[in-house]
Amino acid sequence: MANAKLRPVLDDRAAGPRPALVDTILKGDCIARMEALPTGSIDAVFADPPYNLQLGGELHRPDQSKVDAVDDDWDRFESFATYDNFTRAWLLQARRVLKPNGTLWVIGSYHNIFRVGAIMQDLGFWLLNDVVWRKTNPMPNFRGRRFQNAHETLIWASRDKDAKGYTFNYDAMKAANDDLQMRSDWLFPICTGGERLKDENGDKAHPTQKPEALVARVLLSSTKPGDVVLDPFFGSGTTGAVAKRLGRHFVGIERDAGYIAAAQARIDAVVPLAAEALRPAPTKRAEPRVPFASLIEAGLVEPGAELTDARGRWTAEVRADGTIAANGESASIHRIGAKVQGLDACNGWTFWHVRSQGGALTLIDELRRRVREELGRAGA
Amino acid sequence: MANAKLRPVLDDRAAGPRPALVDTILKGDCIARMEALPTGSIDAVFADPPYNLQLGGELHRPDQSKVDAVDDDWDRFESFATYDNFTRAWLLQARRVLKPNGTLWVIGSYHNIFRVGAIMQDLGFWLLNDVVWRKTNPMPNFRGRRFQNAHETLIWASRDKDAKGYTFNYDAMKAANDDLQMRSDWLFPICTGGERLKDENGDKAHPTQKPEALVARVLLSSTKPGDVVLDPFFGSGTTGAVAKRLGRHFVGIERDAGYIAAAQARIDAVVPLAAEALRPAPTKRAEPRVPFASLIEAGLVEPGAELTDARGRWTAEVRADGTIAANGESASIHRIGAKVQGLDACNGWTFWHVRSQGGALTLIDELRRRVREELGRAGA
DNA sequence: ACAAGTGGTGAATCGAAGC
DNA sequence: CGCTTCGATTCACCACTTG
Repeated sequence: MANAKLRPVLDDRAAGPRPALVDTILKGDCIARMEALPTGSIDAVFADPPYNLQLGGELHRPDQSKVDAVDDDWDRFESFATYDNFTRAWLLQARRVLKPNGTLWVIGSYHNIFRVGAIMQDLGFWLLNDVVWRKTNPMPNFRGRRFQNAHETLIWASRDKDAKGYTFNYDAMKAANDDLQMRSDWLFPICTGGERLKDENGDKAHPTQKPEALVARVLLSSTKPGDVVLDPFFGSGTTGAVAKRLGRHFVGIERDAGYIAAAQARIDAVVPLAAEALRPAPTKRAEPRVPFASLIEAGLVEPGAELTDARGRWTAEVRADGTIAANGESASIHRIGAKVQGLDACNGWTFWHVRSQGGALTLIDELRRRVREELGRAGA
Repeated sequence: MANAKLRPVLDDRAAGPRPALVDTILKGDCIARMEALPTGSIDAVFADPPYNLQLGGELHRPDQSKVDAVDDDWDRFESFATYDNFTRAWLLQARRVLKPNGTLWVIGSYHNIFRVGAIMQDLGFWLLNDVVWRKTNPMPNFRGRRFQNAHETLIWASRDKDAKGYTFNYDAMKAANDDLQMRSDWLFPICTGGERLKDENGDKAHPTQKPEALVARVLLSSTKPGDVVLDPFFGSGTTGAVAKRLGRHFVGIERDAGYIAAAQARIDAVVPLAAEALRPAPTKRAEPRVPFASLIEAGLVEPGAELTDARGRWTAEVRADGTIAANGESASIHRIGAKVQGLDACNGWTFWHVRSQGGALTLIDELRRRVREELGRAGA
């Protein structure tokens, strides 16, 4: 079974409850199925709910070919109130099954996303970002009566306002964006070509299949290897395929047996990436704490030595106990750094330097790096 | 007075009621002031309401400088319910004062836009597009806890679901976008430098001044010269300044006397563009309808002549009454074009050609263009 | 005069660990 | 739980000063 095959590459350190059936597709109504999942068992939810498109008649291109619109039963609701009730119900369950530090993503268009976002706020979700998926190749507006609808909107939210421990792989996102912070507008092509699932007639197997690149960025940004991702509107199984490839677990819920079969076959064919390729790059935040005193103990800084900022505007004296002194006061490298500059706070590691024999300045953060290197060798 | 100075360049053909005081700033609460405007008197509303930011403590940059956040009284609401009531009230008045074919624009961020959009739908507005303002130079996320918030969202809506006669200058937008349809994602810098209004201390006069380029695209896309644009949250008066420059009328509503004074001075300094520069490029849709019979009357097509498609696969014969005949049937150029191809519809103008003496094919749309040229000269 | 460097700032819902 | 301490964190653009 797929689960067993996945296990070796996964990092299953997560504590707490977990759904009994992980890496499987549950058949049935998404609300009923979620009700059967344990409370607080899910790390992240990715949801691509019905858009409630409210389409009128048929639409034709200028060459008179008919646009194959989304007119499936699952996208038809009687009224906004009906859609709202449905939305509230599934969001409520999604929130219940999320871990306290879990996050939820929803994707939608202007037809439904405003209702979804408002209900999320009403239920207590705390919005972290709205993200715009800009399409490189959107469908034109054939009638020329509006702007070309060239984007969709994703909302990313934590379970609670005060949840601070949610996963956000800031450094990975920044590195992936040429060392600039990842922005809230993402550019991807729509799902076409070989990636698009086809049925036995060669027609598209699912009307709203999302590109894997989009879902991959979602999972890479806000989940860790081994996390469990729930998709209550599984459809063609993009979330499952991407999760498997990226070493995450998934739980899919889908009503339609045809979609389930297509998704399962698709996921079975996915080869997970090697654990090595998935290991998150070490971040500064995750590195072990090194007290300034360790630098003295390691002989990298002498008690009595003078520390100075980069431009030599301020100095302080190193004391044997790991504090430093300036203007008759002694405290941590951070407190004194803040004090001399007249600021509330200061990162002493990236402020103070020691002067070597040659007169060159060395940042004490560089000395800390050497201590950490030593510790790494000792630990290994 | 500014109004009188504007008159000559404006195209004041609009019928129906109109606010008594056009091109002025009304002081007071936006809901009370809107209640005093006549029903159905406004062509377009541009609204930049409070975002309800719900900021907590202070935020500092990595260099420890303090971020000057929007903490004004007007952006503080007790709860989502309070904000919703306020939103519903001003949107209701905005809808009442709009003409039946008027449209409304609202700009917001993820803090408020979902609530605004949902309430708009509840009140009967019909969403035409959501538009994303992508900022070239957004503020970074200083703590690295989220994606850089690099965009804001605009919603464009008609007053009613069935309003088909709203203004959308499709061809102007397309021409402005290198002859590609204007998309729903727009890229503009935030308002800085010389455009940003400063107070007597050199500080920003208003915390949320919008760039004129953004508002200009809004007005150029969805209003005509001479239209009346209402801005119920006038602030620094960007809407007024852009409206005056583009030959549109404005009605501004603002509570704060300081903002009013700054806005009025700003608008007084605006020089309107010449009427010539504002005349919309002729659109295909607006061009006079020319019946196929006119081509016969003009001598450009002879009765009995043969029409053919570009590849000579189908032919039809021109009849004196302006119909054409094929397969024993006679009807319009469009109906017969559809019939021979087995389609539901066909644009006969861009399908049928006549063969000239030399044997070259000429599209009958080209002949129609010549007739229109004649008509233009005759009318001038 | 031009280049380089310094300082400031924009609608912001912007910790975590240890005691 | 609260309180204290540690120390991680920014992009584009403009205005102004310095060399």
